[in-house]
Amino acid sequence: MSVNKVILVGNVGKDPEVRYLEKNLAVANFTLATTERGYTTQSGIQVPERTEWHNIVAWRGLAELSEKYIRKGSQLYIEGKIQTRSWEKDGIKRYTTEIFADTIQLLGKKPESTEPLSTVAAPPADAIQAPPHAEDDLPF
Amino acid sequence: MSVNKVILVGNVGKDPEVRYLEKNLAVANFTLATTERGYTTQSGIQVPERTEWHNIVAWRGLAELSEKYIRKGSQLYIEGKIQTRSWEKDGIKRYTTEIFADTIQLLGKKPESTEPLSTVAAPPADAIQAPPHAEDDLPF
Amino acid sequence: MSVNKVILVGNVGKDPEVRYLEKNLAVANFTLATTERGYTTQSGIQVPERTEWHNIVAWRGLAELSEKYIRKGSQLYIEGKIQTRSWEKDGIKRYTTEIFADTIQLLGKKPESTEPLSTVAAPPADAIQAPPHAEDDLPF
Amino acid sequence: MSVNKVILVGNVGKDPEVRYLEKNLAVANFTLATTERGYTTQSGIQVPERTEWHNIVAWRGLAELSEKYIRKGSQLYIEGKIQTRSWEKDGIKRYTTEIFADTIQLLGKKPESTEPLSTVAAPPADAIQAPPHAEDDLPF
DNA sequence: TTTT
DNA sequence: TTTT
Repeated sequence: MSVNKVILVGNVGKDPEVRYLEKNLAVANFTLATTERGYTTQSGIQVPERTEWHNIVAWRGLAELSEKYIRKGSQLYIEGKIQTRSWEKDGIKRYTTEIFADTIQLLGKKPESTEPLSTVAAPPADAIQAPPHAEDDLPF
Repeated sequence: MSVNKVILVGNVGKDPEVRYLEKNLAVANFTLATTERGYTTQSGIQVPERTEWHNIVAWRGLAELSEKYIRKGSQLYIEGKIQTRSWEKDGIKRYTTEIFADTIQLLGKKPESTEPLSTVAAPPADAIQAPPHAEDDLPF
Repeated sequence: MSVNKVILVGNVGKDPEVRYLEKNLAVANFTLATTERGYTTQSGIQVPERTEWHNIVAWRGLAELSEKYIRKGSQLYIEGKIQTRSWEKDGIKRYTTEIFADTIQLLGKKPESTEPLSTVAAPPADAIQAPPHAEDDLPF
Repeated sequence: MSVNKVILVGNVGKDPEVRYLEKNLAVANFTLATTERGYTTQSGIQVPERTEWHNIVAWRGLAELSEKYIRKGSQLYIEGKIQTRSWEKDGIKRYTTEIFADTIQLLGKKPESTEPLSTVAAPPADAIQAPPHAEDDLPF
């Protein structure tokens, strides 16, 4: 009885980092910028442009395709879900919010390859998600 | 050239906290839970249910309506955008990710009031967003 | 390089019609109403409430679950895609636009069954879509 | 208590037609193509690529900006709602489904103008919608 | 902290 | 034809 859906269109901050875990499970991390235009309110206040940086995580097929086709500056459409995880540093609990990608689409220019990336649908939930223990071991 | 959109359906964790800032500017904060069902992978691994808690922020008219109609347990449809802000504690920079609501819909049961909440569209961007300095002063 | 996505929250007009085609392929059809509230413009014009009726089509597992859990009046969240097909009557070509459901969620009241429907994710594209010839034969 | 939302990313079929009605109310019509890639099912059946053509309608500011910046081939992100209207021809009632745009974003190449189009948010509902009688008179 |  |  829940929906947790994110839709982003933005530009990649730098080339994805892709790691291969046990059993060749691929995971890619990169950031995506979305920018809201600035504007002036009716009362004359200037609200400046604002850029939001999203931490994107892509698994398996989407990670492999990120490695091949996504570069710094790429314009992407991403569908995914919000997930916040906690970690400790110096005994202090901290939180990081990430977007787990279900779908990634390269926008703008068409890719050059003969077999172009275009719609990359995630595998079914059962496949895209690492088993719990594997997730615990992720070297984030 | 950007899209930053979140769509959530979930349940409210506790009654909203509503504050009135300068000029009767209302802001509401509450949490919304979205729960993914657990499942068993093909290889027999049990993936447990997982609840994600989202920090929702609603301004002005949406804040006032939150105060009137939203309660712990309410099932809501929310559209909004992701926004991460930083703050310092003990000299350490920390980050909080929030969902700024643009639209809130009460689902399920019909509200009891005579004048029911149903579709609460946010005012235009120019109106819903606090001026930058006001935001800096928010007692989050 | 395309996105065709529909998100609806509304109420079912009447009980779904479910048919079983060859190989027990299930397909469900039902209508979903979304209602925009009326309002008065700044210049004093009354814009009345407006109801839009969407033709929903659900395949396979989603069709079977529609048969079990969806009834006239059910409040649903649906994700899907728009698809228009043409047909002929009296030598005149006509068009019908339908929403092919990828995800259906029952909102509001909890279902009564022991094994409740809640998130019904569609099978992967490869599975949910009838083969072309099968589609040609559908008795719509 | 309803949501009627469409999200499209696709390419414009031909230059928008823009008309100016009474009081300089602008309305633009154009088509947008979304294409699903073909694939082969597990049982070896080839499902061909499929293109869906959407009839887009944009009002007021969005219509004016369509006239200036949108051309045949433009890649767009559109948010809007589904609306079906009926009309008669030869005494036969027919139906047309259209997408009323709330947001249009030009994707890909950045626009050349100094003051670039990028996010074009629709005016509030009260403003974007033609009064009922005006709509009745639309020369569609 | 919700809900199923 | 639903729902508010």
